[in-house]
Amino acid sequence: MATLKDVAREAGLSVGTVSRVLNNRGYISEETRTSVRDAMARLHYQPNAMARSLSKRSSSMIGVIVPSISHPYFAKVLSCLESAAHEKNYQLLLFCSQGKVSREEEYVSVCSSNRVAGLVLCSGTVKTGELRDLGFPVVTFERFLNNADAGVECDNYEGGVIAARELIRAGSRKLLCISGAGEVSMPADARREGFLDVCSEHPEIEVKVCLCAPEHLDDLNYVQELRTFLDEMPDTDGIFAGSDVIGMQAMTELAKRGRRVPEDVRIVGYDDVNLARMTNPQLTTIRQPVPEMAKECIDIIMKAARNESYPARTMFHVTLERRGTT
Amino acid sequence: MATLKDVAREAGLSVGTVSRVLNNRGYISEETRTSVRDAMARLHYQPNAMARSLSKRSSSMIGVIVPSISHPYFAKVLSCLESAAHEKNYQLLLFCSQGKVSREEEYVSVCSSNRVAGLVLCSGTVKTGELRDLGFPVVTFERFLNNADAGVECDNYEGGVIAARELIRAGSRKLLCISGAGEVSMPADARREGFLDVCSEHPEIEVKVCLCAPEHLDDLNYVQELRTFLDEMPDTDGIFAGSDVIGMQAMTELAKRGRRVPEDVRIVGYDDVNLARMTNPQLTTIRQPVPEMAKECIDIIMKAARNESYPARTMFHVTLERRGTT
DNA sequence: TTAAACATGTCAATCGATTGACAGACGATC
DNA sequence: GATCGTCTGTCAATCGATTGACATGTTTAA
Repeated sequence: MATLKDVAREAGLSVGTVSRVLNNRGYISEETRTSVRDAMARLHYQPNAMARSLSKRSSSMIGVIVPSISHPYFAKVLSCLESAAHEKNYQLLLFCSQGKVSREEEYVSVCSSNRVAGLVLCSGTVKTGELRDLGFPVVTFERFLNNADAGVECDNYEGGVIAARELIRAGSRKLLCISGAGEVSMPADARREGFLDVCSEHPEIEVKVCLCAPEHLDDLNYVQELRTFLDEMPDTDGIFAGSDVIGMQAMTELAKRGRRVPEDVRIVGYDDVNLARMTNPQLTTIRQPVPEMAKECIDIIMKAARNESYPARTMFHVTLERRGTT
Repeated sequence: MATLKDVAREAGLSVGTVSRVLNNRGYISEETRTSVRDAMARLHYQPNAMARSLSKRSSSMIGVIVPSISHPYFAKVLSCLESAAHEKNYQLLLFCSQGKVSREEEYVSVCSSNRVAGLVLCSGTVKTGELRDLGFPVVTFERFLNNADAGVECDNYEGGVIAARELIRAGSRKLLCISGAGEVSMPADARREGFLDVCSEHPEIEVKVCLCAPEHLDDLNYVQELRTFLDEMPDTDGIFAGSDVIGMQAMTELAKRGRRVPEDVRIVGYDDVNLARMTNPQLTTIRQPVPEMAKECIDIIMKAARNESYPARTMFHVTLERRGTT
């Protein structure tokens, strides 16, 4: 592999000058600029990112920890983060915690070792040890932790409120509120709260809260639990699903029971993943502005890198995507 | 951030000794070993991976280029790769090419800059320039390129054969063979070939080949095209879908047309992603041993790192997952 | 004419860890 | 008493790029 020195020799210039071209510092004539570029091309020169990071004391990598990659919501988040990072010439270092705290801690260490520019944490309960003073900012995605540097969230309470209103508007009276796994703890809590608050304003509404065990991160199979829930309230006519994946499986299970959607039962999902448009009828769902959220995460990390101040907590609105199930 | 020097000072030892502990070289007494560990713990020492990579001339990162992250098949691949890499203490550097050759080339450069230990290429047509002599092995996933160092594949021809036999076994006579996007070019070609070869052995079988445009990588919406295909052969009674995503949308579209699955139409998907179990009925599909394939990729990269020889081409069998649609 | 802006070179330190050469010290063994 | 094997230390080079200080030119512009 060619080094800076080789390029300098090839171009008949000094390392200093070549470095100036590479980093756009000081005075450089257009002429030498091109001759440096030519030399780099001839030698297939690729600057050694390790050496650069070492001397700059920070890399162009951003760590991302998700609980699961196969879950369409996190796949979507990853996709948006990659796209936002790429625009700023940053790369993603990907980690999958499978919801295990020990893994999260390990991955935080690895990020620290690699001197990432920042860490986006899509996983993790409040437990994860001390997240400050790591030398890089930790931004939580869709959750807020006191021990992190910043949080980018959606108004989950609002999401619950919108979902409840939509189901009631569509004529549902016996509601099932199903909280999923994967979006463990806090986000789901706020959604449920918003949902229940609206319900309590309507005395005629009956609600039942169902919690899924957090073990479905990879196989995403909620069928067993959904059966139990539906058995417990067989005449439900409105379901608020914690994710589109759950919503979709609820549709399948309802079809098996001969209950029609949306005539007999209305459903509101969450996340608006691709999946939600593939069902028949298409799933009504609550959408988060994931691309904007991802961009915000990257922005925060870049601001921190430039030593600028950044918001400690950013909250986005969610919107209702009304489709065929309500 | 504490450095090796700091640890040495804290432990009252020399850098040489501390480095010996870290890298398990030479003679070290159990006593100093623990005192070094203690010192590291006290200082929250995290070895600088950049410095290490620089002097070792190789990092513990593995580049991965996929065309899309939201596509459940690639999400699954990523998930398995992450898991296999983690076992060996390697990290993934994630790139999403969106099927664009220019992006692929750019990403290969970035990997080269970062002196990755290897690159797993899940994306890319044969076009991608020269992939050898980059200083690290390039392993293609589910495709074979002459200009890469190794390929880990599935027997796609076999997949096509199995799918055809299954549809015929289930009583289908007018077949639709739909090749998807995302799994562009070669993999899909071989599948189709196997499928058609079996069909040509049965003179009573009618087949129609349909190609989807490769623009659905992110939204995964094949509905428009599926409608066209189904209009062209409205009485089809057997569909071989290029992916479960397509298979699932075909089910939805068939339901709208009042055609029952599997009574009127049989469907065989491909990939066996989580999705395939969420439909009603569950989708019969061709499964690839993705976890094993991912492990093999990582193995190859590790062998290359140790300068051992590795297989240039590894082929796995696919298996039929017979479920409700056949 | 003279001071500035422009353009490049030299040199050396630095980032943090790795590695090898070499030198002592201690204890055990023959 | 000589010879190993074990344990640690010192020292310096190296990986490849960055950066700053400083010198030396050449153009421009006032």
